[in-house]
Amino acid sequence: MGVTLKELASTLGLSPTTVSRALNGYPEVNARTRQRVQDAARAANYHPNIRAKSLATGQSRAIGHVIPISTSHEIVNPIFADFIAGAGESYSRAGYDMVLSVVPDAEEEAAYRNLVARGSVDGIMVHGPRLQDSRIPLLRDLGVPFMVHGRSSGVSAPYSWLDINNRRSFRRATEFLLDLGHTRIALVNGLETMDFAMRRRLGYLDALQEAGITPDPALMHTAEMTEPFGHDAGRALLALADPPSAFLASSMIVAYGLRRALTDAGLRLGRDVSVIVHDDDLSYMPNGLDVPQFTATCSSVREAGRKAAEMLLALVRDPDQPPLTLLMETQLVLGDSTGRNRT
Amino acid sequence: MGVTLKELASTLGLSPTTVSRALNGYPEVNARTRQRVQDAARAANYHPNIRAKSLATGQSRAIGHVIPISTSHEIVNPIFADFIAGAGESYSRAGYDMVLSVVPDAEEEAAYRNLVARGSVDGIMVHGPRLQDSRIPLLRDLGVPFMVHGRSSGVSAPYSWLDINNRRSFRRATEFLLDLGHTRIALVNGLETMDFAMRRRLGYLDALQEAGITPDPALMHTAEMTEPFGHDAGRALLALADPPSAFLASSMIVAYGLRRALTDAGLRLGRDVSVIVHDDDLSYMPNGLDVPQFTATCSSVREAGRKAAEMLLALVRDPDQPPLTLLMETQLVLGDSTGRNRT
DNA sequence: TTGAAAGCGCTAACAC
DNA sequence: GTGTTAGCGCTTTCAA
Repeated sequence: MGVTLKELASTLGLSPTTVSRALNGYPEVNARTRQRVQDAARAANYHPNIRAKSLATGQSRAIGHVIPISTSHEIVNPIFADFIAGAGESYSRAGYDMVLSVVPDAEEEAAYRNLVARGSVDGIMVHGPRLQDSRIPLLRDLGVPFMVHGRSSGVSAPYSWLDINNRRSFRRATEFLLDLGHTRIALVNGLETMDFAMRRRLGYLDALQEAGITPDPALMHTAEMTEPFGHDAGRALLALADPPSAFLASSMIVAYGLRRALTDAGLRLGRDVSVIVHDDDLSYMPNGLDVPQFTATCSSVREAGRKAAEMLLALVRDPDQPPLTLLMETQLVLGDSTGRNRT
Repeated sequence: MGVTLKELASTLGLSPTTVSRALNGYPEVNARTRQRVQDAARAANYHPNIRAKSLATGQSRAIGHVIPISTSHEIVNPIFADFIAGAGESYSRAGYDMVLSVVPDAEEEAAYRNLVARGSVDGIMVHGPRLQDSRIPLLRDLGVPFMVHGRSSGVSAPYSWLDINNRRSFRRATEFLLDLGHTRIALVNGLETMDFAMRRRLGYLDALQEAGITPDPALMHTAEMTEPFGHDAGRALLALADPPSAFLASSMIVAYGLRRALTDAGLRLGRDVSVIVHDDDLSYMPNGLDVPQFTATCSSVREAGRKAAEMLLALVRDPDQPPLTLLMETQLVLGDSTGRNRT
């Protein structure tokens, strides 16, 4: 623990009040006094004790992120990590701390209640919304500013969110494949209890419907997004009597597995079959498929994290404003092994 | 903000002190009084304000994790996420918060200083140690309990760490390949500015040396661990006049790329070439390579996170004890597409 | 422009 | 066993 305000004040022969005011930019301080105080603070390596400050102001200057982990699988969604990295940047720029609560799904509600009741945070970011997510009404009841990364279909009352336009992204991707002449298009999707996956399927169905194609349930696979899942789905799809000629993959890692199934079957991407990958982060894309021709829709999760954090901070500063929302569009990328073009 | 101690006390007709004592398990409280207090607390949904508590006790009951991000690439090492998930479990079990500081490499030192000076945390976890990592002496100077996930070669004074036995893991894997009769063994390693990657190379070299084989620099590739890197390295290695017959991959994602290069070249894993993968997390392994025969060394990062957090908490509770260290051994897994056996 | 005093919600001597 | 008092480090009236 370093030097305190009081010590700093007595060193300077000033009152704690004046020092506080000088340091916090209150206008009524003599310019020379302020300068003197600032210099002394720097020299003494003074940092205000954040908890004392919080206690006095009633604000914690911290934002809570609760990330649910299932006990069934050990892997944390890498998307969380990138999003949190982006959010963290915004927080530290604004002088806020980020407190992370990692909890088993079962204890999630208690985690939110705790965070709020103990006054640990001024606002909360909600991750991985499911359909009709119960956390949204809960947080509203608790009266704490919050922001959802994604959306929850079935929640009617307005709330603040930032989402990627998953539906549009998958609609466009499907349309693209339809334009290439494909009629049997497979969807290798994430877990459809998650809101984002459900929206992706809707986008896919939108495009099919518009083209007058009846969706075939056999062409739609859904599971947690892993390489093995991509592979298994690919195999199963190729084993169909009437296999698809085009594939839509819900993440890069799934696409890796899918590609394996396709190439193992002797198919060449971009010639025998077409593949479009969607990934939430552009960074996963470069040369990712490394074939003469592939297509991808993507966005930057880190950027999303930054933006979402800024919106949440705005909410924290003025809790009475109406909900903030932002729908981010994805980019459609046409890539080859040497570089890529965007459309 | 909920009900306060004072309010709760006056409701009960007791002094705040008694209520505090009852709730915090002090022995000198009448059993019936305690019961009454506990019931009332539950009924009123009382949660102590953590900042007031911290201020009064001088402890923050929070642990800081600083995760460095480079501005050059957007992807956060997924290992961080799994480790943090494990650590988070231990913290919440112990009633501690986790504060995450995501900072660009350049500002890392300032981040540590801030965390300590502002009294935000009681202890710090250091991620991704590099060779001769300067953070270790810094934290020692700051006098804050800390724990390193990994080790830093070249730091002589003792410090607390938890690490996976990377050297032994890669040594065993190499020996295994040597036993199979391979003499040209490629190493597709992570960035060797990172301590773990350097140790992995040492293990590889250990085994070669013991077998009397002169290491060939052309067989050692090092870069950030991505699928494209695995692919590029694989291609380059196969293009050699005297290509390797066995490969050691430093992570599952690298192995995916490597496998692609190998199969594209018409080689069959487990027959024409042997591949061993090391990954820090077992979870990434199941069916991961999905070939008739492959080998993997792995550990559980989540479990490492749990353990490391517990060790750090022990350090926080008794800062005067000698440094705590733990070297976790990896498991050698022989896998096939249907299941796996461990040795 | 500066200072004195009270208080944020809790804990911890020290009395009773 | 329980209460009184002071204080953690800061902000914020209010007065000067």
